[in-house]
Amino acid sequence: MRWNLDQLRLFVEVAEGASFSAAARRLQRAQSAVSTAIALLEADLGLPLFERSSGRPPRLTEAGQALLEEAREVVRQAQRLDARALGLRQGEEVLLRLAQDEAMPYPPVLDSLEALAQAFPALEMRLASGAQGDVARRLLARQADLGLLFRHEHMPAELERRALGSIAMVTVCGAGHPLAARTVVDRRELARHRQLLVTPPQSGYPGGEQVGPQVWRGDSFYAMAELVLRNLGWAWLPVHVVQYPTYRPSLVELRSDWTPPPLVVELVWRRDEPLGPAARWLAECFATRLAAFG
Amino acid sequence: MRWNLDQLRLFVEVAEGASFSAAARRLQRAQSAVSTAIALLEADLGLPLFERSSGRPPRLTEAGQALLEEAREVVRQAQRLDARALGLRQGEEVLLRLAQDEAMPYPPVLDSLEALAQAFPALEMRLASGAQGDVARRLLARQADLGLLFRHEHMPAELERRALGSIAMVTVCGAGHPLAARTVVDRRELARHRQLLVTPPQSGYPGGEQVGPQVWRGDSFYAMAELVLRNLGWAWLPVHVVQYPTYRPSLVELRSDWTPPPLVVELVWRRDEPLGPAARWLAECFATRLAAFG
DNA sequence: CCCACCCATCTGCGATGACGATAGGTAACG
DNA sequence: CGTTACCTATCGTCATCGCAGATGGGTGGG
Repeated sequence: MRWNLDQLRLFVEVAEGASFSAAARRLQRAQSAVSTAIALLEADLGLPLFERSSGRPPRLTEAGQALLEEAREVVRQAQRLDARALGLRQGEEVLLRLAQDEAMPYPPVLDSLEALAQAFPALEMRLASGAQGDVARRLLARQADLGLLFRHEHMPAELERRALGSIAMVTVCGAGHPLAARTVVDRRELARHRQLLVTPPQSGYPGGEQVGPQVWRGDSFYAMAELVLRNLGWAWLPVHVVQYPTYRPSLVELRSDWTPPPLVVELVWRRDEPLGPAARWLAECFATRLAAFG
Repeated sequence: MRWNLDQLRLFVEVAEGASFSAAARRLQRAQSAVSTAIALLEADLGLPLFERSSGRPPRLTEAGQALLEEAREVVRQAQRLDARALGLRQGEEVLLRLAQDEAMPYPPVLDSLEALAQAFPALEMRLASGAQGDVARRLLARQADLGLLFRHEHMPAELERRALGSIAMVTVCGAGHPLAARTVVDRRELARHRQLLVTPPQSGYPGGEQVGPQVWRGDSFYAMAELVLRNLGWAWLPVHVVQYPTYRPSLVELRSDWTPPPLVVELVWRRDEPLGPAARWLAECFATRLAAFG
């Protein structure tokens, strides 16, 4: 195998134009160069690629036809390598590790990842879902490059963040709960029943505060939703959790005079590792889709 | 893109051995050549591929890791091209057009084609099934390269042939036919009932001769089998047709004192176009599988 | 401290491959 | 039937590229 990529490129060009001289003109070479290059390629491969009937445009032989496909593929692959190098040169990531809060709404995230796969086909992805504290922890431990979480107060200083959108909280109880009969409730009524509150170990996380004396606590919106389904109390939950097909028919939305502020979805990353093109692209995608979602 | 296939090969070699000098030794080059080649490749791509910490073996950078995969793929593709050229140089076909008698038993043919696809992945196949005369006609008209048919007397002289195996004929009738009650029949009894005979326009084809005065004729074993199912007569059919799952439960095999000679399966091709490697390989495959089938 | 080993760099040289010119051949046209 | 306008193959010349070998800096082991 003594032949060149250049020879393959010439081969493809000549085959497509059915002319040696035309290929030479297009590729800014002397006609003789094309002629000898093809001749050498044919010698190397041990096969005639073109039928030269003088005066008639050169025609591919049967072997030439078959090898043209192979040559095209080699050239294509070489261009791929170059394109990949260009991307990497511009800081494109090889691997993007995304950590997200497990309660993040799925549709916009999955849509964004699908689009990302199209825009950066060579990018390798690693996904991790975790409870609220996990996302920041993974970023700090350099186990993730990009995080998707709900804004809270205890954000470490090493992390940069950007708000993407917000998700409203609603007050819900189970269909069999005493409050289910009421359409409008005020804070005093809520205080009389058990509250199911999402509270990670540290306070300062979003999701609302304790209202009455009876409170069960948990670290997951989904776990709390399950408890609500069993009429163990009322809860404040993000609207997308309430509207999950699994929960929706059995949950009752209450109109109350007060609900916690909406959850703010934030993108988070290490201040000392600036985002590459893929991460920035993904951020934009998240932003627009979350906006459409909210 | 000024880099070379050679540079890529060096890159892969160096990465696999984690050593410039080792790669130089293996590829019979001077160490300096490897060093400069990699340096030039890095300059072309605009990226460092290796981390050279003096004394420690060179380690791939993250970009190097990613580009190594791309480079491997380019080299692999180039080798594919060369292998293909070698095959074509040895007369390997680009396209193989097989024409077969529609009554040919499927399992051995399909098994052989499956094996062919494995042995010659790049080969393009075109299949055609036809009645008995069609196979030879297609070969003569250069619409097929290889034929699979049952031996008969009117084989054109332009065609070469090779016997692959034989398939026994059996005497059958439908379950509701008067003969179905008999286990053994002789020629005189057969002559008293309608015979369903496979006879293409020209005589001299295999499948038996007319026995009694009442005969229906057709050009397909399958059409005749359908008539037998409807108790319209008895027939001589190849054993593999009789044993088709569709027919088997409703057909009755008769033991008779005489049946036509077995069908001889033959491979046929044009004398003026010698078979290529793929065709010869397929012929061997047919032969062994038909032998196992019979 | 010396030796073995590794990688980068420099220099000289040879093979490779480009160019331009030339030759030969076909098709269209007057 | 010559002329013209193409096309491709071949040849001679020459620059360039990239190899080999030598050199030097560096590291780790005996």
